[in-house]
Amino acid sequence: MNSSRPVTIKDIARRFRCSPSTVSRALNDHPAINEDTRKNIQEYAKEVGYQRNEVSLSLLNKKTATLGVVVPTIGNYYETAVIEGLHTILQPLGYTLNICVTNENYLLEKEYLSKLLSNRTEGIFLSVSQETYDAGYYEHLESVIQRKTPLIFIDREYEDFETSRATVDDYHGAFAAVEHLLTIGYKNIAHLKGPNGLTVSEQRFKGYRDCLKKYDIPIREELIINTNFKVESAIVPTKRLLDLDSPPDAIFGVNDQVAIGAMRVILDRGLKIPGDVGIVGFDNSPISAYTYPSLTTVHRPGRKIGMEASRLFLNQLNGSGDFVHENIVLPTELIIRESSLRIS
Amino acid sequence: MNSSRPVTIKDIARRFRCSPSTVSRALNDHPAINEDTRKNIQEYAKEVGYQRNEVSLSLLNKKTATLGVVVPTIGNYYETAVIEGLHTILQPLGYTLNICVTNENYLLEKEYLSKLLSNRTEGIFLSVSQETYDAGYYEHLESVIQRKTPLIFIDREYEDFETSRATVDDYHGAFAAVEHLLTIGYKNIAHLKGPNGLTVSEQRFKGYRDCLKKYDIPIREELIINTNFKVESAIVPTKRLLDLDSPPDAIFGVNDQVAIGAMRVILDRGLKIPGDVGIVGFDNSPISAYTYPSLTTVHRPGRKIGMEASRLFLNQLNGSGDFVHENIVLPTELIIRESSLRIS
DNA sequence: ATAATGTATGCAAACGTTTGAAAAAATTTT
DNA sequence: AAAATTTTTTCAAACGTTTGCATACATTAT
Repeated sequence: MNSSRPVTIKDIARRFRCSPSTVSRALNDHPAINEDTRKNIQEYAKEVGYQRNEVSLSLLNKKTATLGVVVPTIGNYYETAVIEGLHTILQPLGYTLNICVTNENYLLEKEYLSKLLSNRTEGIFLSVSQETYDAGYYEHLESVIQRKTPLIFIDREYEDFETSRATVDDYHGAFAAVEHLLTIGYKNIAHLKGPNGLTVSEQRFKGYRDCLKKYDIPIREELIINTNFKVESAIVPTKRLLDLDSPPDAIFGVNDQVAIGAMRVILDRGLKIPGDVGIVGFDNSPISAYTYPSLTTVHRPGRKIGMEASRLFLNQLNGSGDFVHENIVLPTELIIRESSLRIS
Repeated sequence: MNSSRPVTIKDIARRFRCSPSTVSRALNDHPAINEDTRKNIQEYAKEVGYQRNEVSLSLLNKKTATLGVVVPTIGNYYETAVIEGLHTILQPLGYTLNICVTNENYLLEKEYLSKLLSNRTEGIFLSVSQETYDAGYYEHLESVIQRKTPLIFIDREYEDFETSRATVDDYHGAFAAVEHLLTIGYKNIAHLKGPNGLTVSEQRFKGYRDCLKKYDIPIREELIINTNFKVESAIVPTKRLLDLDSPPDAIFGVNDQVAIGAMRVILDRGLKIPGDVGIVGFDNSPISAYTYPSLTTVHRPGRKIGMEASRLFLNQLNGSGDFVHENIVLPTELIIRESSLRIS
């Protein structure tokens, strides 16, 4: 046998020949307890390493002080920043964050949600997986809604689903990025797009497209290629772009990773950045300031998103009557660095 | 009021004018239950969205199927890889991972451990925080030991503390990195060291030092400068190195981040990599293959560490009699790329 | 001494579920 | 029709803790 049974309140009661209630009260500094009794019990409890069984308390109080954070991945800077933001607000309030990584997998997401509900999690922060989004599934959310567990969407949202959301203004971020390239003098701007269907991908793509429209630049389909957000996934697409008869003179990457991948390919071809090709990324990940050349990017306030999402949760928790659905959209900020500064 | 009371087994029992036991058995497909009863109850349960309260079960069975993962940060590729590895093995076994980020803070680490124990977590994976390590604290681990909760150390270890560990062979990884630089022809190798006191920092430093010794190269104190693992923290130290009367012709960074920071400073000075200065990092983070020039680095098998740590946990769990303490040390692999290939 | 007060402790129920043993109901065998 | 057997259901306890109410004891005022 392995684990020794933890000391319980009953054990202590037996030792002092008193009732569990007395022990409980003594440990919680209840006023109606004799000073000596209290001291003795507390001392003994400390000595034997008594630790209150929170599971039983959860059952009794129907409170678990646990929140679920369901995200597709934690591999990127952004997600960890969001988690940090959630943590900053919620940890001091006594909440434990249960972080679940779905790997963009619908079934896993479903299982996690079900598990979180079974464990009586008091709130769920959800960034839906790609599979979920692609397929338009939402049945697995029904039970969350039915149970009236506060549900906060982070970034990836369902178009027609009534819940609170904290998202970044990807559209205007992308718009600003492309506009920046245009005003610097770049004319043929390609876009390394994110996976189809995801809000972040589509919003950034829309920003790209609308900006070109605004400046009366025709959209060339061959300049828009998909990636999966990862560095490697930018390699082949970028080569394809450079091999075009009329290659782009600038690339807007859906995130810093693909932008960095693109830069690598471009430099390998002996082209100059930003001289021959201008590059802009998205995220403002720590590394982006130290690549060579440093990367112009769009700052995405992950920490703030986490903090705002926490606020939304707390609002819903305290919200009297029906749910209050809020939709927070945080602005981005264009960070101009070397990769887009063509010195003419 | 907000959350509607979840449906319980008692509610269903009342509805069918039977006892809770019958409902429980019906839901669990117990053989001694009438087929019709079973079907009716299961249907109704589904209809009203019944979900078993796992909290009560945890209390009853003294099993929570929850494991704690306590790490200083999740900002780097490596940690997320470890978590992925743990996840790969443990999720299919029904375990939920409770990921706790200490931000290198002792107090937070202590609080998390205490909370995990209170919540009757069945095992803890711990990478101790820098503060904890610096101060040599270990009292907060006593209660974990006392409770005989399986405790697995990840990477950062206490020298004299009897538990299972899964670590990477930092020493030989560093040794190989430096040896590689030496055999290529670099003579003055600097080291951007990690924070003092941490096992990873010290082991890599030792590898660096011992390799120089082996090749009879005197250690120059001024070539060893501390960083905190982050890109930014490499900037000033690298400048300092380059400003020396006799600057190094190669730099071994404690991780990829600082190596990338160093590269940036070097390139800014108009020096060539690897021509003037050779660079080696540590981690083999995804980005390291796509920097310009690409970074020679030491592969650190994070995923494997997570999987091995899971195995250690499972061993301890099934271990008959006393604890089985195992010490797994995984080998690293030198990944040679452009940043160290001096073409003479 | 008795009543009135104050202080300290115990009882029992509750949270939601499972499970061995007992009881009840239905079926089969004599 | 009674007995034996099988099938189905209920009872009660357990997990660890808290808390309103009752009770016991000690102290003070009458």
